[in-house]
Amino acid sequence: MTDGSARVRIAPSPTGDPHVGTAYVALFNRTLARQTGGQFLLRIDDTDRTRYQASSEQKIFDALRWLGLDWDEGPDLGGPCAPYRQSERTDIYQQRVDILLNSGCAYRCFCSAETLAEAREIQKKNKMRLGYPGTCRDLDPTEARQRAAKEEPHVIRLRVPDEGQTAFVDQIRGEIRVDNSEIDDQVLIKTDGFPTYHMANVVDDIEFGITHVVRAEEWLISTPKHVLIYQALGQSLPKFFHVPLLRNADHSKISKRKNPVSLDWFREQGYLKEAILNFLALMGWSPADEQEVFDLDRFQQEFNIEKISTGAPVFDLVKLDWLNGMHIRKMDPQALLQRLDEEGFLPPGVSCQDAAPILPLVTERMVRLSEFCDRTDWYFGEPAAPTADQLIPKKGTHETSRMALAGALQLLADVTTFEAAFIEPVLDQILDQNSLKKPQLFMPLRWALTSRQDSPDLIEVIMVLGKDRALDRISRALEILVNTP
RNA sequence: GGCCCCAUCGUCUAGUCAGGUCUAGGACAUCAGGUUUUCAUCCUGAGAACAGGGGUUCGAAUCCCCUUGGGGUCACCA
Repeated sequence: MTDGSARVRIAPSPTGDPHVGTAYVALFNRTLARQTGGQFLLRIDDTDRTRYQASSEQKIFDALRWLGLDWDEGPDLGGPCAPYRQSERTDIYQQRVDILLNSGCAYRCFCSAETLAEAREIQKKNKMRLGYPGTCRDLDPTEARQRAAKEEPHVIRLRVPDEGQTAFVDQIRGEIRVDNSEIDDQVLIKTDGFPTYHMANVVDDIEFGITHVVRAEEWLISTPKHVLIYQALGQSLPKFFHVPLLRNADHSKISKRKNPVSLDWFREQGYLKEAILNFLALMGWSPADEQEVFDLDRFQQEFNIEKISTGAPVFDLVKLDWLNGMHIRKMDPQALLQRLDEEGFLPPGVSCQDAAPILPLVTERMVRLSEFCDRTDWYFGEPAAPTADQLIPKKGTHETSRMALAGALQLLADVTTFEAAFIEPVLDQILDQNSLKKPQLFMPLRWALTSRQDSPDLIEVIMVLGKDRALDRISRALEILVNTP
């Protein structure tokens, strides 16, 4: 499928929180590089100075590293093609655009943004084709150069042929062919001297020796523009792969209005990086053996980028929740403990060692790591006392609960070894002596010990709490019950 | 609106390229059971889809055309 090693890249813009779409595309790019023994580069696309956010870059680095999607060359690592920040490469773009200017493939345009906006309004009103009217297309190059020399504000545009077609092969979708008349004379260099995405992207991909361009489908239709730039620069084309765009539930392009899209959010919610990667991998791809829970290694072994589906996947968190639970349960307890600690989900002041005894009781109940504190608050702290109502189960009465708690208090006091083998018979004995049904004993006890309805296995709760704490809570509950008629 | 892309259960998908093995498979979710002291885990089962219409063919989810629907894009944003 892919001859030789793939040199690939992602080029996120530092304009906000690290986006889940960036991780999605990074996953495929990096995997392709790893599969072929190539390199995965990170380039920062910071040519839009108006939307630039200084803090964003580091957040992108952190989020991708957190996911394990590390890169081989980038702004922070350096590399043979440095610099990797587009704002630091303006002279390189200028050199290339000079070539285009000299060959006549590009020209200077002095129209102001306002003028063009007005023109567009008129086009809209008259239902004409929207686009650059070509005002400066045939300006005398010498005159244009002189005006530019006098620092008259201008942009540089690509001269797109009026006729003919531009075609390229998308490795996922096949040949894409567009009439040149549909393609506007693209701005290559903006008035502020910074390149547009189209220009910077193509020049950098050439300079970096990118062999496979793997990016989201939203770029599919602008690829002919890029092809035209490659051609004008006399360069051969990389292979293009346009992967499907993640969607909101209403099938529109994923957006933060309708979906959580910040990788930071997923991290704060207690999603495992393994689950996120697994989930993202499942968007457009599925393993041959239908075993949907897998790790990055197995994904790398089996993934074939050409097999990505062409449909548009809806980003549905419900399945991610399931995957997260599966990955939590798959983890080694020690590793899970450490992860809980690293991600800041242990209660304040609680160490891995402190949490070790309680962890096995809650792993099968956790969907997100963030639930750990809530599910174990009865163990690490003193929970609010249960009410009498809570101590009386549906199938019980005030009297059955009283007998249950009193029995437990009395018989458990005699148990010297707090282990399952000793506790279980005691519970049976309480049942027998008072002719209680199981729920009539277990539910009051559960509320007494944990102050919640959905606790782990009761015997394990009793063991982990220890004799003193268990008896204290039972007697506290009994008191509440007795004092409430 | 022009252009481009896409179209299998509610959702993610297998099957489409090389038409028959598809009375369309799996997973999530839902529902119903089972295990069970609650919750959860786990197990079993059920319902649930080839957008529509024309072709081509002995035979179409698979190939072709049209329609419909959805999306993307038409910026000195990426």
